[in-house]
Amino acid sequence: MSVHRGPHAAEAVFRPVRPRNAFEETVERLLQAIRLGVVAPGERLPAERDLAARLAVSRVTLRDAIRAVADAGYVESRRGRYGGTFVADDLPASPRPRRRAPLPGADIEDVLTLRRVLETGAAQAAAARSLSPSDRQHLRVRLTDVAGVAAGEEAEYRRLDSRLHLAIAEVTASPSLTSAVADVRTKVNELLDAIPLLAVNIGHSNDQHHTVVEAILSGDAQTARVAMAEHLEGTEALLRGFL
Amino acid sequence: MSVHRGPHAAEAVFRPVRPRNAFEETVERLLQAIRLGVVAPGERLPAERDLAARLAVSRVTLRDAIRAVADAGYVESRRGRYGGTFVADDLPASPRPRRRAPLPGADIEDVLTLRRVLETGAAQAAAARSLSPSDRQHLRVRLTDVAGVAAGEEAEYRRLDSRLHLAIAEVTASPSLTSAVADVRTKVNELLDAIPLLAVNIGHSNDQHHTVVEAILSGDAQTARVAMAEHLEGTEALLRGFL
DNA sequence: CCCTAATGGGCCAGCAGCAGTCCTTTGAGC
DNA sequence: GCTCAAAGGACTGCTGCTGGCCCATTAGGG
Repeated sequence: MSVHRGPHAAEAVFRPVRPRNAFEETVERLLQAIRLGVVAPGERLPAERDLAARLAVSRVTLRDAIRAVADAGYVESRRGRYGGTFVADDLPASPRPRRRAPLPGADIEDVLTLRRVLETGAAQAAAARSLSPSDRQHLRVRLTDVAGVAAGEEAEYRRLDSRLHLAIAEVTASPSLTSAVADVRTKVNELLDAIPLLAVNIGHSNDQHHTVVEAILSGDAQTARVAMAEHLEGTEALLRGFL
Repeated sequence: MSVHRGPHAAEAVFRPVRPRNAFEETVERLLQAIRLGVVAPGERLPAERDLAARLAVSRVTLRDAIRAVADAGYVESRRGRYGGTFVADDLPASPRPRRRAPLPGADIEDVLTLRRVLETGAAQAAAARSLSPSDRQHLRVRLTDVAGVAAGEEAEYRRLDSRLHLAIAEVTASPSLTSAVADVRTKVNELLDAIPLLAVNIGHSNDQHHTVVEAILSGDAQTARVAMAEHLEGTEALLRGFL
């Protein structure tokens, strides 16, 4: 049975344990936090001892990772009390498409399928819960944030858009669903970085965001799912254009 | 902001890198392959050198893991050409509920939420694709397998049930979705192992399986999703009974 | 009957990562 | 302006894991 035809259960279960080494994975996490807007420009990362404990990584490894990310211009460390590691106010641009890897189509479909499942599911699950006032507030704030981005600010839009989508996952109160959405979102962003810049229709996207959040806040699970599905189709079409 | 109120984005991104050590994760994978029916009783695991490469783990670590799993009675190794490591014909019973950990309700809801999203999404995605003949055949075989389990064979049923659900994920052609379903299924099975034995209504479950597979084969995505959702409610109610 | 290929079994040197400890810097508060 | 707590910076010895190599066992083919 070849790898591309027929079932893949063995591939799914016997996939690599620990895909990268600790240093590389730690770097990825830091970049993920910055790119998804979990820690905004100007904000401080958790203290090294705290963060190392959360990531279950030694402080040495974390510091190596922080140095790598600092060398790339994403963060800056300050010593002393009330010091810390702070996210740069203006982030480095993502590496432009080098076109070295021709973006295997199978991988794109894989990621898009997973994203559709996770994000439409998250929207539905969020709408099906009875949200706390702070959850509702959180959603509204993130919606407003992304709606306030000026046209042309692609990178900024990407970050706040991710942050809103992540917020939707958060209010499902399922940590593992939230983590899964964060991961798949990171992968989609990497794909988007690899294709030539094509301005997304931000206005249309914001309308869709509004519809999704409204449906979630009013507890309309079916509408939330469908609106999210429509919203995702934009990026899907964009990426499929580069198979 | 406390851990249980408000958003969890930081927790999602700053969760542990490499949650267990390589040995433990490898043991988990082997058990997962056996418990989910990816390698059936009597069948052979991939050769050590091959498997170590797939898992991206050293052969020493893999062998330690295999020994642990063999000591527990799940597999048996035979040397020589055409030898290998074979899954035991009759598997050890899962450890009975020791009730030491009182099954935190939040964790249960977390896993159930993720499962609902992934499995209903997988059913829908599977139905939305145009399946190859071998995919269709695969689904039918797995459906027949689980339908043929005699009443009372709880462990056997669990394994073949998992195998069918995994097959549905497989035919979405999304490896990462398949892996995610395998993982969440493993977690659900662990939860089920932790509660006292309650015979599931196997007949009813089989009817639901039939409905789901039929919908997938006929390309009816909406029905597939809804039928899967109804099917999952059985276990959900069961597990929620032990909060 | 022997050879060979494929498999599990075992050993060892080297390195990545860890836990622990101490040093250095810096700002708030008394 | 001194003190001290909280943060980053640095070193060190230990352990888990790796990668490479060789051995032992077994069945099939000539």
